[in-house]
Amino acid sequence: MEEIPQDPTRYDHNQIELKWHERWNNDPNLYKAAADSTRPKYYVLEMLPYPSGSLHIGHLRNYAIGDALARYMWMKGYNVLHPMGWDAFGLPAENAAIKNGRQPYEWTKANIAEMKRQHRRMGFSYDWDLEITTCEPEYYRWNQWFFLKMLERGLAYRKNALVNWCPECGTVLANEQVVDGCCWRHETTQVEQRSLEQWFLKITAYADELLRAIDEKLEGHWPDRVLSMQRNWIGKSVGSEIDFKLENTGEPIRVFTTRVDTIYGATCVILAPEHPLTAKLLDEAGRARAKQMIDSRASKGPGDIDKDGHFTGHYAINPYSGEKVPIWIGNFVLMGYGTGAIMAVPAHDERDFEFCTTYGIPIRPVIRPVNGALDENPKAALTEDGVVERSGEFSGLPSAEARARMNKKAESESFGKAAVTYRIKDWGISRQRYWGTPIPVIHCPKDGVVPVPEKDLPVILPVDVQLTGKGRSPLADVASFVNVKCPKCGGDARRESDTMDTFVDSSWYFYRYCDPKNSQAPFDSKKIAYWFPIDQYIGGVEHAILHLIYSRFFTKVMRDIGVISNDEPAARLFTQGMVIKDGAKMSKNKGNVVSADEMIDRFGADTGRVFELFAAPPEKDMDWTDAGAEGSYRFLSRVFRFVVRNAGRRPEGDPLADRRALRKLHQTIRKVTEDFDNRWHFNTSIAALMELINTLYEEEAGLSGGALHQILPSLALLLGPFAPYLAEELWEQLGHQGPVFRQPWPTYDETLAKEDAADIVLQVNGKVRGRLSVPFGTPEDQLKKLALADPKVQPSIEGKQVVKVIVVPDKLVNIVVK
RNA sequence: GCGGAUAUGGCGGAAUUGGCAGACGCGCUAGAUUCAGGUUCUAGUUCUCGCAAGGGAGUGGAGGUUCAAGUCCUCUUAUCCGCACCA
Repeated sequence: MEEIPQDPTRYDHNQIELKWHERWNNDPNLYKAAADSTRPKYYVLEMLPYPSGSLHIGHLRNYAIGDALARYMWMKGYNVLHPMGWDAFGLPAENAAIKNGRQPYEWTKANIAEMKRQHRRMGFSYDWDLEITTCEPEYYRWNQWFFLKMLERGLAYRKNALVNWCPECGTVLANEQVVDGCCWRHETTQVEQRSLEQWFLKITAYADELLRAIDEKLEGHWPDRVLSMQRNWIGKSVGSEIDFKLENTGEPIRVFTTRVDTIYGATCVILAPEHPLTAKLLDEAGRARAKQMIDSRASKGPGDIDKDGHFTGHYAINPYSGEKVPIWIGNFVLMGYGTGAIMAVPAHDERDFEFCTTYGIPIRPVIRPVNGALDENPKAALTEDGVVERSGEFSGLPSAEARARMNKKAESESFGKAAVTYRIKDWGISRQRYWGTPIPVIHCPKDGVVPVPEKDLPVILPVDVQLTGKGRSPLADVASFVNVKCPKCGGDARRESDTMDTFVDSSWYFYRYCDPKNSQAPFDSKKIAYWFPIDQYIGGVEHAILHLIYSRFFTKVMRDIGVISNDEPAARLFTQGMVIKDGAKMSKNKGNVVSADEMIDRFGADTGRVFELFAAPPEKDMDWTDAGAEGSYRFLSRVFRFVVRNAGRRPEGDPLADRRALRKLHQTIRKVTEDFDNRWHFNTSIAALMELINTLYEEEAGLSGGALHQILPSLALLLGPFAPYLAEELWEQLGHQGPVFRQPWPTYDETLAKEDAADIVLQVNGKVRGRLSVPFGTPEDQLKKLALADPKVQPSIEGKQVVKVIVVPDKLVNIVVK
């Protein structure tokens, strides 16, 4: 197509952006952090993407926020580290491979190339020399290395366990990947429970520290909702474990309770249907009932299960009272929490109350309110602490005191102890799939599980593998991979064919950015000591419990291994809101995706960035609308035209117009600076820039060359973090050299930013009746006099008694009348 | 049920410290520019009574504190998110 000559004052985003894109691309050192710098460091990081194929505008928000911050911090004089990489292992590659007959490696690399092109086209300020790709052996060998270190320390272990199985994925899922009983990737596919030999990482060993550090290190620096989700997920409860004894054999049945003070009110013991003891206690009919409970629980979503119970015909002895109570099984008792067995105290627990009422089990109150009597016939459970009654030697004690003494007794008589239970469970990392990090162990018939020696790392994932998507790892059928010699005895052995959960890859990737090409170690610890913790981590809230808890765990393990010295990966976390289009989150399924390319062609990268930052504060969801994006385009056009047509203006002008324009400029610098430093409300920063340009349009005719000489370069610099292409173009057109983001951030002058006169609001009984323009610092009694005499105020106070006059200097006078 | 958040014009949002509610943008209305459409520029745009000047109401709802409340307190409703029979 013939090139149409453009009006030189038209903002041609394509021409400007392609010109600078070209220049920036040819400068590989543009965004490089200084190796050893005297300047303070700043590590800004956006969560690394999964290379799904191509970027859409929903992805861009995360990067636009991080990029604005990185550029601002550069301008503020920091040594900035701003890297990007690819979370490249995972199921979609494998599924795409099966569907299209392409190898996952090839598919993934092609996607990365495409998305990287889009990233560069957006002009994000990454140092691509630090790029990491988790599916490359140079990266995943260190996954394997960390795994071996954990194995040495007993933090990685293998056990046969009931695990979550997604029939659609054909693999095991971590607890964190099960959402409402369904697979996180297949929202309508019920997760099944299967019993398999699996590798686990012992995150529970760090449960307490993970929880404590939330209060001690993260509170106030990470979003509340993320911390609250993590607290919930770790789910600490402090209580007691107590053995009831089976009536005939004396075999202990251990229960967990947070309310041992109510134990004299226990009227039965209830086992989870999966509890190992049920096989022994139940007859055939009972076992069928247990199985039925398990199955019906699996087929229903959470929360809507009716309580179901079955008497085993057996009894247990309460170790405190010596009382004999029936043993039931109940569908609401969870095998995975506590000990899988509870004592039911219907008088003081709502669930037990419901269960025992249904099955006619006695209800025995043993707690009275501190200032009340024991309710003999409770209509509902009294769940608050109170005073313990009818409890032998403990009667009359407050609940807390009773718990302490009861624990002591249990311990001294060896039938129980104080205990803490966590909801979080160890992290199951085995996946029966191909496209992931091979787990570096060998199964030897003689020596059992033998770790691959460190010198043999990496265990390379073979390419060109026949993929089936069936329920076992395709690697199991690759003879050259699985058939190995045992490192210990040299005999024939079999390599582990499961691969690691991809969340292992992303649990420590941000460390690797600091030293991505190191072939001797995961990284040089000295470099980590300089850069860590991450000063600002930015990503979606959907990672609140998966990635963000795993990576905290990894950091603590790495610290204990001795390779790093920080306790937490990120000093500050920011979770941006989603991009909404037509009322829904942008996704391929909904068909409301706007591709980054399409957006750039139409509006330009700068407009896209500005609009995503302007439409809502960054932590809130934002609506993408084309009309809104056009508004941002208009704003950038106005800036462009103003700068271009005023760049070479005459010296003379109207001093008053200059004064007004310069005042607005300094107010704008102050506003934008404060937004960056305090609260990141870039929507108001951009609104301030729009106000500035509106003022400049109003004053344009009167502005002197001298004033413009100050205003125009500042305007280009202020625009730098939000619209880097346009800023760079204007900077050059104004005759300046060097990248905008390497220039010092403009400073503001409070005197210049100050208004000429104070605008005093005059109120009568809190209602605005007039206003007054007076010099700043006008004394209170003067203001009072002026206000009372004001012609706008007069009618409202005439004939009334002035009770009081409130004066807020330089701001307001409120006259109270009767 | 527990935990976290949110509620302001036709729409997205602003009001950072209790002090002029509605900045900025979208949309809309009018006018100018343009052959026309688009673009651009100018003016207007919370609701309501009024020709106007001007008045009244107004930040999910109900109370309260205060000279003054979107902002603080109590209660309440709705929506969103997370967890959910966690003993």
